[in-house]
Amino acid sequence: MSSNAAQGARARARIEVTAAIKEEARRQLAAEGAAKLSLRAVARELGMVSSALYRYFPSRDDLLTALIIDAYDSLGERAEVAHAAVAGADPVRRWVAVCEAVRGWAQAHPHEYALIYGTPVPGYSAPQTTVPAASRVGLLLIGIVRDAHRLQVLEVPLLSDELVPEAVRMAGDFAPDLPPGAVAALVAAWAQLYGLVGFELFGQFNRMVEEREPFFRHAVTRLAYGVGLR
Amino acid sequence: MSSNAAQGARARARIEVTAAIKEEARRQLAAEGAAKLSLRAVARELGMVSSALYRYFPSRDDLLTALIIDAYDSLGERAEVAHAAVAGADPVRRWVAVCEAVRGWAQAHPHEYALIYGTPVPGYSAPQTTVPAASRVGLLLIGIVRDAHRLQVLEVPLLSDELVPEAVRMAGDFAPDLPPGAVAALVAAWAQLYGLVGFELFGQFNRMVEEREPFFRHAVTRLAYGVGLR
DNA sequence: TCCAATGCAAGAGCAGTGCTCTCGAATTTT
DNA sequence: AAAATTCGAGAGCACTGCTCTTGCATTGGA
Repeated sequence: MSSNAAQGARARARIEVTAAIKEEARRQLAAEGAAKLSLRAVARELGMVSSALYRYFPSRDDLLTALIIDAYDSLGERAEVAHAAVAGADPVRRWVAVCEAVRGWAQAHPHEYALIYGTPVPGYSAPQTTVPAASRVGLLLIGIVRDAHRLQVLEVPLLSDELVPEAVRMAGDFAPDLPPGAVAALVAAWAQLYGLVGFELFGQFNRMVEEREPFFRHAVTRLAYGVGLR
Repeated sequence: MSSNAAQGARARARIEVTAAIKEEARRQLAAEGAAKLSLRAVARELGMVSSALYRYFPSRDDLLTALIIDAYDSLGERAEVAHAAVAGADPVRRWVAVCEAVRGWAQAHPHEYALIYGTPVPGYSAPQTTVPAASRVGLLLIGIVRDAHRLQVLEVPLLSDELVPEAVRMAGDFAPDLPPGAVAALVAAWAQLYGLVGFELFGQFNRMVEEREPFFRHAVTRLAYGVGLR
């Protein structure tokens, strides 16, 4: 208990080692993908023995969980920064900016994107811990629609009869101030955005779409129209 | 070269063993997912030694490729059947039927769906062999739009200026008889459909969307409107 | 200040993986 | 009938995640 934060050198060492493990793991993840992320290889690269690593992460899945949360945060932050940069613009422009940020991040971190929006790790279900980080992009999109609604420039999408009760429930759950039609459209658009990003990233657009940026911009602009933004 | 098909008992045996391997592999795939599909476990279950399996599939990835093609075909056939069942209906109804078939198949075969539309196997790029099987659903959707266009009931979607050249190119590539705006919208809708299906399947809709069928039907109906169907 | 409790790295070991190679035996082909 | 091929079996290599034990270093309390 000499001077500053965190009791002792041991605690500090633990934090540093934990960070170093995540860093090296992220490097391997970016290089080879989640499937080939090996605890032993991480340990080897760090000059420690594999069993020592289990003092920091009780299993491979726990390491992955840590990386997943970091990935969500990294994506969320990038989207927030991009959104802030066009804060004054009209809703459609802001919507497109957020979507392009998501796509840009995915292109820059394909394996991390695959980790959070690709096939879930088998037998692994994301712990509740990931929820806040995972929600950041969604909250951004909700905010854009909310602003448009407040400014009375939202063209509330129509709702089919059979969906009314569910849309009302969804709106009540996480955006009580928005019209149910807009909330339902928003959730659908949210999923569709990741369909566009994922298809491009996973090669489904190969030999099909050449000019990716204009295509993506066009598609997400129409997505914005679909939720009632103008 | 005695009487019937396939020269000799050896060739016949090869076909049967190959089929048995795929069958058992598909069982394990359905039970545990692609990541846990083990050649040794397949061989063990079949009462053969693991090295023998390499006479039939030179690597694990080759086995996966075979399963991928089968999965595409299984999905494509289900979509085609569903489409044929509503052949006389209006374009939107036919579109929705195909989309619901895709979703239904995905629900019934989650791991196979993940195999073809989830994270690609690292270091693995789908061989050209998979293309025909993979195109079946897409061809179905193109056909619906084409019929609407022939009947003059297609409301051709608008195209942003910057996308015109690319849309023209895409149309020229695989649907020269359709207006570029419709083709661009179609490709986007195609990706968005899989975004909806994937999000539900991979748990992204958990604690968010409860009434999945109406929600999905509503979303894909709006997708149909988006490509100009009425 | 000394001492017991705890944290942690190292090593051996287990059960599993994909894949390769060699060796006989069975089956085709010549 | 002889030669060529196909194939199953077994051993083995290099790797994986994970567990358990051992001994040393740090820590916090008496």
